[in-house]
Amino acid sequence: MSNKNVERDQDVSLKLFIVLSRAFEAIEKQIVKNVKEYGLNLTEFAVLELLFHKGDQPIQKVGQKILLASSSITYVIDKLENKSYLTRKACPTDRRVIYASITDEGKKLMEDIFPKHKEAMSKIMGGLTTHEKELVTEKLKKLGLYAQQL
Amino acid sequence: MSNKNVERDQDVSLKLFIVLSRAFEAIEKQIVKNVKEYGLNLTEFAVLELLFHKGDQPIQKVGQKILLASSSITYVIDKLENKSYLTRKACPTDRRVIYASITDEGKKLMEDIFPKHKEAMSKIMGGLTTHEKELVTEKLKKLGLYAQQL
DNA sequence: TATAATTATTTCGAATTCGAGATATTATTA
DNA sequence: TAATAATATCTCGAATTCGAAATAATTATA
Repeated sequence: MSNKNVERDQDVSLKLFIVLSRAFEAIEKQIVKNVKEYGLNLTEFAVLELLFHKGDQPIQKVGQKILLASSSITYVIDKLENKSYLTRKACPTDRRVIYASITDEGKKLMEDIFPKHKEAMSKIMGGLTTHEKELVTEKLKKLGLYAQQL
Repeated sequence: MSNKNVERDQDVSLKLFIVLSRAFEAIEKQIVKNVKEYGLNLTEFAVLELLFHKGDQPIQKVGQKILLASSSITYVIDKLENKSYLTRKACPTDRRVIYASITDEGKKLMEDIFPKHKEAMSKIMGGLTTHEKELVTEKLKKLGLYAQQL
């Protein structure tokens, strides 16, 4: 790449990061507002959604999928347990492992929230057409995977 | 839109949010790692960068541009002041206002960091071509502005 | 098999952010 | 002009996240 093109790519990259941050924060803020009405924060919602759709998970798996440090998961799981939306279940084959399991109450909540969440998501992302979203998703996947591998 | 298309757009939107989050977090993590080597976190870096490139700013303006609550800015400005990278300067015309002003030491730091930051940014975003970045930037801008307006 | 290394979860303290409210100042309006 | 509203900054306490280290259990190795 020529010097000029290197510089241009740097400027474009800086700008992309700003715009990416802003877009993410704007969307996140809307979603936070929505789930807050159900007394949940985004992390709690993500954990419940995972258990709701994927079934019981070892606590550590939850952390991996939600992208949270192990100490933070303990905290979130505690909170959801206090709210009676999940229970801890011992693993019969490996006594180190504890499963997080969504309760009936938790399921009921998600059956209520999730469809609304999907609708809200569509509205929040109304700035792009379905096709544009697919295009951006594909590019962002490349971008994210590359950055992750560094 | 048909029912089928509504559902498809919802699914695409959900997926886009996941991918957007992951990309943002992966990139952010790399940048955090870089600026950490200079003893800064991302917020502190953002504040210094703003003052470095745009000159003195009222504290409240800093918060607006960095997207931070007023109570949080006070905290960050305090930290940067303790590190001698900026000083507070009273506004002569409005005694409510306090300017944040980067020090010579702060400028020296940014003259060192910023070019490296630009290079790093290009590398971190190496998963896309310059042209793809521009395309994604344009779409994300639409996406973010729309979400912000809700 | 005993020892060492790995894995899962938790505890603890620190860092960062927020929202609500306090204070001081300036701008508006009745 | 006096009272009211708006603006800028800061203080405080709470929530969330992290990293390091503790504990317990399992797996690998010598």
